Amino acid sequence: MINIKFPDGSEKQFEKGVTALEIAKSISPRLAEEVLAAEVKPASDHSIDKGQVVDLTRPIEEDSSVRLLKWEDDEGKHVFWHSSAHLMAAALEALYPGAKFGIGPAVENGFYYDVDLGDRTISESDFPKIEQKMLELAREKEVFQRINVSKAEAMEFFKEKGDQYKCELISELQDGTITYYRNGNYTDLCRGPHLVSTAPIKAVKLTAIAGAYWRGDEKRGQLTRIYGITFPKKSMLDEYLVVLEEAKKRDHRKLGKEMQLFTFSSRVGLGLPLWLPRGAVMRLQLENFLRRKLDEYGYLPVVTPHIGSKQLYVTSGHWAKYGKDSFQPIHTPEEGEEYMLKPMNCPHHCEIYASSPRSYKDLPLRYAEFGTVYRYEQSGELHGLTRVRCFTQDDAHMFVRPDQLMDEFKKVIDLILYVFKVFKFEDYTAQISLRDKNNHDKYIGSDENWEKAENAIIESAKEKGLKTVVEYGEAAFYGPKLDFMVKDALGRKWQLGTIQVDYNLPERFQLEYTDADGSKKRPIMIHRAPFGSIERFTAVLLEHTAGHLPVWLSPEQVKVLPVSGKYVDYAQNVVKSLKNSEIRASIDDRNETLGKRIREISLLRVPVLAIVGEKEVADGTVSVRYEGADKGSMSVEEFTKWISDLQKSELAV
RNA sequence: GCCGGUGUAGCUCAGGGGUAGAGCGCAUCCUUGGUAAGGAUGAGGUCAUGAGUUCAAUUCCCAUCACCGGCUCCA
Repeated sequence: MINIKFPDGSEKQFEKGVTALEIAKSISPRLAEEVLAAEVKPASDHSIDKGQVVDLTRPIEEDSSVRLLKWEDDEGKHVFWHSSAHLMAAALEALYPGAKFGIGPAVENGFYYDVDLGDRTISESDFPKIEQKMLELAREKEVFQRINVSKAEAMEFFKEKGDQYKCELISELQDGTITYYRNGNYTDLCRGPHLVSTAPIKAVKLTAIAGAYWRGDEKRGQLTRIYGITFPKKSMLDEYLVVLEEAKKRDHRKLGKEMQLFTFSSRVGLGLPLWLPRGAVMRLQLENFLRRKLDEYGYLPVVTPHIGSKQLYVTSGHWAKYGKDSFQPIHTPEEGEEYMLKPMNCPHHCEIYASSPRSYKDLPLRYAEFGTVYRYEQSGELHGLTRVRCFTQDDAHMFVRPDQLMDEFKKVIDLILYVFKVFKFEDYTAQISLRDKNNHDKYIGSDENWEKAENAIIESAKEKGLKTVVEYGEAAFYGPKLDFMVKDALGRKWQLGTIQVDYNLPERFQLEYTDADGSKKRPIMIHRAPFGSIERFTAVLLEHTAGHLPVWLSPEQVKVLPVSGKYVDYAQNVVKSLKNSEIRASIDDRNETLGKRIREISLLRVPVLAIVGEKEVADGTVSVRYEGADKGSMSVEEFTKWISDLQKSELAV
């Protein structure tokens, strides 16, 4: 007998070799129907790691903790979708004999499989028949069989099938650890785990088709990646599709158009946003919001040119790293000078530091600039305001002594967390981006300095109690980063705030300060941007709020609506009075019905409406509408105060 | 840059080998209105661009460009 411990702390005895499915059955038949996989952690394993997710039919041989995973558990969904990927592969193999398969994992929302169909092509119009085939195979309730094979055997099998992708994967595996999973006629190299059978897969939707490089390497061939999602109930698929539709309505590109914030023109150029008046007003509010904070945190404003000599970037190392992939240097008509569009502000700020001798007493020095930069992003990578070729960073660089580094870094974390709090970005990921130690060529600087920089970040994040994830290979070429990632409406992650520790640029620019003992020392540089860029921040903010910006940030805060032409004069006086109190207000006296004007103004997301008619003129009041609800009437003075209180409460954290 | 898709009025979209439609918007007029669409009339299109097939192309084929979804990239 073995002892099985459950998440609620209870324990139960079972025969050695019992399966998780049998355990579930012993608890309740309903549970046995719903359970998808199990997380098993042997009692002998004292590590803090989670248990291993295994097939429900895998025998459990020793005392263990067992967590039964259902659809509601992320791991349960994961297994469900991974099995669905195999189901799709089975359908593809049936429909397109000879298809070769790359990899087919579960992802955040569903799964994909990379497939090589040879000369055949596939398009969205083929989806229905593949979905049909998948459902047909699912109804066969084919069991997922786990089969241990030797490396030679596996190699032989896939060689015969002509599947060079699987062969490549097998060649990298260790003999004795290789397993197949087989559902129906389809056999796949796979570690598992999987569902017991295809039976629970009741609803299938293929969602997208895309090209994907084999193993993510652009020098190797491209496979066709087919994305799909499946559910244990048809109604769940319908709900999911509704959620997707809703998410599309929050797309910042659509909102930007509706709210008249920004536009693009192919005549101006790809990825070059044009900020419309309303967008520009909003943007200024964002900048002012940060400026107030910068003063509080002791930053000094600087302004630098949009171009810089090529030599500047040779010095910084950016030319060697990105030169050939960036906007190419501008040549002057005579004198053979070469200038680059500024792709980042740091070198300019380094030169400001270098402009005068520095004492240890001067540090930390914090230079801040809303710096507009230009980067040549690949055309296929441009995306609304989230990925553009011209954007403005809310940039700053701190030059600090080694003993100030940690403290300064933590202050920046505070600032970023403050910003996120004001904008209610609660669901963010703090990502520690470190270098990939196996790829030395990607980075500049000594190992010693990298160590120091990486440790500073890890330590500060820990002290601040941030929940972090570590990603190797995501560092900038000159130093490690702490990146704050926030999701857009469709769940795509975007890096917003970023803090970077840099020992390299101070060295390249030979920056110095004179220490207390008279010796020359090298400062450490911190790069930071709480928004990341105003463009990307705006995009993500729009998607989070569905365009319902806080009043303090709205391009237009109040629209005054005279009920009819008779009250226009009064309405104009109201506008004048609001403007005197620095409230962004205007009148809508168009010859349209009140209902229609309210509708259109609401679609523009103007947050506050002040309606004036006979009654208001008589009483000297306005009738206030906010967030679609009637707030009653107030005197103009009360209204002004009401708005300023509202803004204060929005900015309070 | 690569794979797939899309491109018709200012916007959202329907249509289809015989040179084009709706709703919204816009203009003019009527209506002077009380919390998310009042009514009438009218203007507006080289059907993305360029080549090709055809008696005839906006429609079919090809290329280019832009946009959309991914991939690679992201200082």
